[in-house]
Amino acid sequence: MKNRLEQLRKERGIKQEELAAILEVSRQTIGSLENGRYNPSIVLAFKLAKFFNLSIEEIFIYEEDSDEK
Amino acid sequence: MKNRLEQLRKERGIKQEELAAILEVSRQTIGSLENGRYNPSIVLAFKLAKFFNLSIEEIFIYEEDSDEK
DNA sequence: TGGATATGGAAAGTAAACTTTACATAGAGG
DNA sequence: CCTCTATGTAAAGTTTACTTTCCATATCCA
Repeated sequence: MKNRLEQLRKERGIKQEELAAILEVSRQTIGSLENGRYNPSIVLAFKLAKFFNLSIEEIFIYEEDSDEK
Repeated sequence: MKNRLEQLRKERGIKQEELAAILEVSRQTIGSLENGRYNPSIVLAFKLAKFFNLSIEEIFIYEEDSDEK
């Protein structure tokens, strides 16, 4: 699962810490998502989509059979 | 978070067990999602969306401030 | 009445998302 | 050079998604 979070966040000109505060998660969670250490929960994916005014599919790119859960 | 899984599955005329096999999860996972016991991972949400040929947003309804994670 | 099928759901365990704390590094500007 | 800010990342702990096993119930049909 890839995502465009770092790019989108930088386009908005905000820090990881600010985005984290808005979404009510930790800065480390944002950093971990941007760097692909894990996938977001579906609830966090919805929050991110709402914040960036995009669909989940426009932010997260699901790659078939990159056999992750 | 609400979803239309039971309705969509029944429209397709398949059993929980069959859907589970296709998505490579357990029958209990499908049952638990249909009955709202927990939310899917984003990967499973993508698999379901692909199977039903819908967007995640068309299957799962995110309700703001129903303070779940 | 009986067995077979489909679903609900609980219990206990594993895996993955997320938190808090902590430290390290790189760049900007004094 | 020093310090401040933004980010990377790791370790340990909690919560939640998911598994396997098990039992209960309802319906269907021979």
